[in-house]
Amino acid sequence: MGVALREILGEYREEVELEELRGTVAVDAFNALYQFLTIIRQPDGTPLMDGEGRVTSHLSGIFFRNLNFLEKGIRPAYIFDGAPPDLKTETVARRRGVREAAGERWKEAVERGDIEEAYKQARTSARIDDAMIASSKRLLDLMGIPWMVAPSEGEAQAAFMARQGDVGAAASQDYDALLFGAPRLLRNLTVSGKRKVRGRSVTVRPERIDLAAVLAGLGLSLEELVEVGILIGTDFNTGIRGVGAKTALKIVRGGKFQETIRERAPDFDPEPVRAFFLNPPVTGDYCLDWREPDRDGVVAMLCGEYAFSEARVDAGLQKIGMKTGQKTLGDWF
DNA sequence: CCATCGCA
DNA sequence: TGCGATGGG
Repeated sequence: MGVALREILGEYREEVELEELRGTVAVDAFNALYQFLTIIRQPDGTPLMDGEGRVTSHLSGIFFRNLNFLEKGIRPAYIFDGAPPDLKTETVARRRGVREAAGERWKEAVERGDIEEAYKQARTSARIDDAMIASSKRLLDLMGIPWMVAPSEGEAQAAFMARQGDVGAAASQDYDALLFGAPRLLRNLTVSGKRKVRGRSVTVRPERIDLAAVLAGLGLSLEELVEVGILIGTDFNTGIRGVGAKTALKIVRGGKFQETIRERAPDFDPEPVRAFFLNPPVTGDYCLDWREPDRDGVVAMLCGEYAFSEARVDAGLQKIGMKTGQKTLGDWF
């Protein structure tokens, strides 16, 4: 779940309206799909499925959320993960274990009729499979939205594209993109509105974090912020037991990063992790090209293959001007 | 997640 | 007119 920097980044989170975000954004595709998949569910945790039992929650999320983006002048590009780095092997295995255990508990909860527990476990058990990734890419193509596969981590590639100035920001729920050097990070872009958190209803709004403001405010260089992350723990290392964001900040500010690692995790070599954040595998070989949606193609896919209602899909497409004589997508670009 | 509907 | 509940696939 990324790096736990929330504690020290709280004051740098600036709430923004979707309407202010006009422009381009590189979206961490895996992160977005995961959010759609965990959120778009029935009360007992069952995701949306077509008649053949294929999960369609992610398609619903991609379709409706992107229509809203386009309507508001936000041009998203989706960045999929490539092969995970070796450093992530442990994290990947641990997550799989957590998912599988939750899948069992989901079944059990449904059997006892414990709806609330079922929902919770269902969300934890959510897994993005190859079919979901393939159908997502196909829908993005039909919607005229560019996507690419990163050499390694999608967040690293998104951060690179933002650094290059090819997109205005990186979008992800995780703070890692900041450690990868994204000058601007947008959170809560693919989750919004009212959500239930532990029984309480909270309103989730998009927020923006400016890397320069973070570094200036904390008095750190990017390299030092990465050290803070390493001490807390990232997807690529376990972190020092008992060290949270605030302690890590103190350690790094005091120039005691190396010393702390030596004393408290003598067997851990932080250098590969540091190098991965500061110089991750990325590519400049991409072309961001937003096109008109292929209306018939979208309808054929969603309604023809996945049993979406044509009335709803049509209504959605008309919102972004797919009716003849109305303003078209091109008018925004 | 989103759109839609019923109700105050 | 705006909010909560509901169904979507």
